[in-house]
Amino acid sequence: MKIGKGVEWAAHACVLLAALPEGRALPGEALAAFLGVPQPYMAKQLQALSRAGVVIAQRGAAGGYRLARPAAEISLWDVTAAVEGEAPSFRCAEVRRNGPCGAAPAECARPCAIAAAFHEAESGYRRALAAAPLTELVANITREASAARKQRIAAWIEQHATKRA
Amino acid sequence: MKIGKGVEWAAHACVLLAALPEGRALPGEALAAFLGVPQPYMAKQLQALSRAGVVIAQRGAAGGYRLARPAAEISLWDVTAAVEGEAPSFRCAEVRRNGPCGAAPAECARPCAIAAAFHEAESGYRRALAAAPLTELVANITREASAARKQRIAAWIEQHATKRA
DNA sequence: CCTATTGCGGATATTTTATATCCATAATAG
DNA sequence: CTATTATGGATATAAAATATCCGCAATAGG
Repeated sequence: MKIGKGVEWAAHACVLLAALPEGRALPGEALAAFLGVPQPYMAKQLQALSRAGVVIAQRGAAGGYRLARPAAEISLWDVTAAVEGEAPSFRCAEVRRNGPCGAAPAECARPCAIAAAFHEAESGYRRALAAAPLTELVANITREASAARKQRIAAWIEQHATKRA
Repeated sequence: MKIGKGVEWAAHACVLLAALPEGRALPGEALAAFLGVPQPYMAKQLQALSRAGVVIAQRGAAGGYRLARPAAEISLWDVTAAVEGEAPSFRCAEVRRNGPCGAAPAECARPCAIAAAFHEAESGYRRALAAAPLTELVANITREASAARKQRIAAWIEQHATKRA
């Protein structure tokens, strides 16, 4: 069971966007440069976030990305679902129907007990991620950062964030 | 985030082994035939279960696989860990150190807040799987099965299970 | 001891998914 | 009108999952 890098990047991108002052946006290129990740691939993740309604993309000069709603209302699950999709990680192949003693369709009305156990575990996983809003991440990250770094970040944002009309 | 088929197969295999009478074992070939899955690949999963100490493999004539301990003491997490390994699904690439505003090593003493949130969610996922013993799965599956199917399975086991010395 | 059976480990092939890039197009500010 | 910026599709490359094969080791039973 693996989670793609895109999720990590998207999460860091959203944390950065959460630190943007009101009325500003960040172009994808600047965002990728800030995180030190490949720009074209990062762009794909940003598109996914945009399609899922997590961020708002503004085209054209002085465009860029900003959060679609307050950071308190965006969770790690929102970001994960946007990038990786909402399909369950356990895909039941209905093994119980196979082989010489396979179950008849009538015996398969309910989901397979094995699949049910995995799905229940996963729904807990999702609830845990849904309970982690961007604000909490920002707070934790801010607490660890040195004053010097916070100042550098603020300066970088001031320099790269666009002002929208 | 995806879980391989091997986990599903291994889980079904363990449920079947849990139904074996005392002192009997099932050859890998029979097991794969029962589940209707490719034998050589199933063999790999059984090897993984064996190495992890979930099942005991007996070589040679009249050999085969049996559970290494009572079904009540084997959980879905044991099976999953055996097949997929115990590595966390979220692999932190330490993105926070990248780019023009990257964090200094001193600021990275604690794990990144994003990675921490994923790891916490995953540990809940594991606890949920660890709370699902084979006995529970067997009970749920038995409840759904028709009397006819249960009888066919018992007959099949009687015919294919080896008796060890 | 001999033979048939059965699991083990390594090597390898095949398919699918993740990762990464590029380009033509559309939208927008100034 | 021009420079900028996101979008969607197509495509290339790398990595992982899926699947198979084979020679070896272990074991039961004759």
